[in-house]
Amino acid sequence: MSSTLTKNPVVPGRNVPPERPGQPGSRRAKNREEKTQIIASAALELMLASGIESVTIDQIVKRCGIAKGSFYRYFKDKTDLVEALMEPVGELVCGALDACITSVSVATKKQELLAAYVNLAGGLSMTFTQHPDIARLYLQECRSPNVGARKPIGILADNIIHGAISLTHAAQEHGLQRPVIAQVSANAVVGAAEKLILAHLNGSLDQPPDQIYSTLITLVVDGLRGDRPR
Amino acid sequence: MSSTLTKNPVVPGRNVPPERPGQPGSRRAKNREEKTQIIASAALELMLASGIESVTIDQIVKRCGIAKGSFYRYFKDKTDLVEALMEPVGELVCGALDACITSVSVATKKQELLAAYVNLAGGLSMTFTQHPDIARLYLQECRSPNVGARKPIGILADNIIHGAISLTHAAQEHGLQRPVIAQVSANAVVGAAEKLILAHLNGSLDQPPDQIYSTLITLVVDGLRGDRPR
Amino acid sequence: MSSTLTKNPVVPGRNVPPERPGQPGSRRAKNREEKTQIIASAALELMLASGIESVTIDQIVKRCGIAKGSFYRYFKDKTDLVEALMEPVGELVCGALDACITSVSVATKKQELLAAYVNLAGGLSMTFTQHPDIARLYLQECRSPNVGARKPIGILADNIIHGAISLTHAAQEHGLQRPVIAQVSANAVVGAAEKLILAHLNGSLDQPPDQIYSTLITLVVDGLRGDRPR
Amino acid sequence: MSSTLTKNPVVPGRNVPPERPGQPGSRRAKNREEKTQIIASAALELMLASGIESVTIDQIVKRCGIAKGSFYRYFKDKTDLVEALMEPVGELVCGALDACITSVSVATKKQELLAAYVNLAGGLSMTFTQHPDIARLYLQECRSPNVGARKPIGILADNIIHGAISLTHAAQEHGLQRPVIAQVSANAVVGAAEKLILAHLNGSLDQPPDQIYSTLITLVVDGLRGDRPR
DNA sequence: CATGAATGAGCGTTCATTCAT
DNA sequence: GATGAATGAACGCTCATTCAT
Repeated sequence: MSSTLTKNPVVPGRNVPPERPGQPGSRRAKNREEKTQIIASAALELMLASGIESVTIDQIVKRCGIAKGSFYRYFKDKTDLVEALMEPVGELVCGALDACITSVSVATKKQELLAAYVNLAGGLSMTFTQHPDIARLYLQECRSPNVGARKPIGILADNIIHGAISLTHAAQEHGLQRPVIAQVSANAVVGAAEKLILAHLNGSLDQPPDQIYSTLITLVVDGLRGDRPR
Repeated sequence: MSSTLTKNPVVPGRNVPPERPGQPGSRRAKNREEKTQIIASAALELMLASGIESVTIDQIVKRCGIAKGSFYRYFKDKTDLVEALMEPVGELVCGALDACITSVSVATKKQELLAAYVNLAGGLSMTFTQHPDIARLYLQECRSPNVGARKPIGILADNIIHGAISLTHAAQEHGLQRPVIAQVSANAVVGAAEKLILAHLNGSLDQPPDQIYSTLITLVVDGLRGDRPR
Repeated sequence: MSSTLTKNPVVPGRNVPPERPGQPGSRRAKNREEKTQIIASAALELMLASGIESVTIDQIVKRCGIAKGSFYRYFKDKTDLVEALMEPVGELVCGALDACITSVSVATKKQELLAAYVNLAGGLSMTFTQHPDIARLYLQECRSPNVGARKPIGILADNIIHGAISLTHAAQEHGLQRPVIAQVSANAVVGAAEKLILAHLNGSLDQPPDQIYSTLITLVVDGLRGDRPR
Repeated sequence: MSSTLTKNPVVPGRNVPPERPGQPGSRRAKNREEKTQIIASAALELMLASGIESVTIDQIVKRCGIAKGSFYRYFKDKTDLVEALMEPVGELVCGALDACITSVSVATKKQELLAAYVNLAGGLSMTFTQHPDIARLYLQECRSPNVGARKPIGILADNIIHGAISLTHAAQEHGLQRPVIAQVSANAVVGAAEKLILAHLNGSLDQPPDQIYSTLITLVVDGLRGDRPR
């Protein structure tokens, strides 16, 4: 089974107000890229603290010391900014899910299943380690309604849950998982993982990350495993 | 181990603007109660659709056909309204958690553990069945930062996760559960349950509720169970 | 010279919403009078603390424990209430001025002039002693523009300054006072007296009232210069 | 009465909301200064007509033809605006008082005392001539309770009365003034002066300013009594 | 008579967005 | 490209006033 998650880029062509960059790679384009990053990370901090909706453009520009009008040179509006924030993480996550689905769909033994899950966990873990704040933002906001600036979050969330369901179906098709309803178990696993990661990123879990992930896998796999004997 | 969750009501005596009710049971008091409900449920619908933060008082009063000023006769502000919405569910959930903690802390066999969990699931299930929209609102908003009108949600969320951790500790103290880190497994279970319930309430799970719950329990218990042979 | 100050009652016929009282002297009328007083004095305290304009009907009714609607049974609006507050003091002050004008206009010696002034001071002093809060309210508000609820204050203020000017004219006509411009000296004396009385009522003067008044008279009559052989 | 607003910058070093200026002297800074003046003088006229409290931001912006939001680029709120209005007059008045206190404290003859008073009167007179509307505003509002937007007025009023009391003490220490209670005579003189100036500014005194001031000084120094051989 | 629910205009303030400089 | 002034709709909230009970 193949997935198209990464071929549906979370954020299609974000080229913002009147086609800014000159030559790609030019000095101009580079400056532009840096400024974009500065604004984005200022916004990210604020959004983590008070939520996407309630952060204002004023707060963002104040925090990174630019003029209000300048914001709109780099982002069309707050939604556009959130899109830009989510883009890299979205691609990584969807990619990892894709790869896992592929592995599972060709797996024939339970060790392979386990390995695929471990790989997935590893990929996600790396993503969250590299982009912890964006991960937190996603996890904080992904449940709220899909309106306004939160729209890009909702798109990613949909991608994730659909990927997880595909994954479960793939596992079941190969008899590698207890035949519970795929939607149910997929939601359960995603929910568990999300909550754990969020708690970890929030610092409310006093455990080293690898231990958290291994515990999670133990819980997921032992809970899902169809055949019993240890 | 005993809990005090229910003794710390999420929202202590909510008596709104200048001491509203007259004689309890009077015509006035009754009308007041009804109107409060009308406003609250209009607000609830709107908040489910667009999130607590972005619903305005204007939208609420327009939806229930009252004047703007009237809103403030019934609720001090939006936070007060959310508090009022959450109160009953908060008490039921904390009560169910409490009862489960108590059962587990006196349990000596794994059947008793299972029964306690089943009871908890039943209690929560009933709560969510009786107050599906409030449950959805909670689940949609409980992860976002604890600011403004969302504050009451955060309080309930804290109560819940602390209850779950207490529950895990109780189970472990009696050797009834695999000794994984309590915080981790508690978060995992809560996360799984939340996600499932939300998916169910959103209608994205095409399963009858009892099947969802039994699947969830199977996942949780088999995953947690320390000794294997069935 | 005769005055008509008291014949222009400060507050003409204040009979408020649809002709309340039954028989004058009846039980009803008496209750009504008492309640009116209760409301008025609650309002007075609030107005002294925060100014006439910024006191709200809500604050008044809350402070005297009546329902909001009840206020309007006793007073048409805030202006009406201020009228009612000012009425008695207005009459006393205008009466004292009148009497002084009469005395001065028949005086032939400087002792008589002095006596008239002393009498006036005595009358005013008594008024302010009997109604200190109303006096304070008047003094606090009499300079601000004559709009809204402050209108009755402005009317009284006009009466007072016109009375003082008449008084000065009378004194000058009898050669009892240095022939400075009447308007100027009247304003000066009224200004001095007002400021002193207000300071006294505010408690920022640590002197017994009679001493204040005698000092004021000394100043008015003899000025500040110390080296004057009496 | 038409307003003759000060052409002097209302507040030289007042740097309102988020650090406005730019380069001092730049075009921007200049425009900003002008606009500040326009808003301030519109507000001043309105406040003279209806009192500080009852003037609304809507009225102000409507009168000077700007959008409501623009007001807040120039003033934090109404209190800030009143502060800006009062600052220059406050400094001039306090300076004149200061200088007079100094003069009196080194005076040894009654001519010097008189000269110091004449100087003070001159300084104040000039201030009021240059800023007649602000003076009027101060005089209209300085007695009302010190709440909300009126706070800056109260601060100035305190400075003035304390200055006047210091002045009286200084005069008495040098035996230059009849030893009446300082607080009493200071209040009396301030009260007289305030009332006269206000009457003058209101146009209710048909006298040229210098005559008013000389009359006031005569009254203050020599009192009303006419039959005094000099 | 007393009550307090209802109203809706209006308040001070904030905001995303545009645009001349 | 960067700036910050300008806008005006919209927000949360308050208020004087009316009126059915």
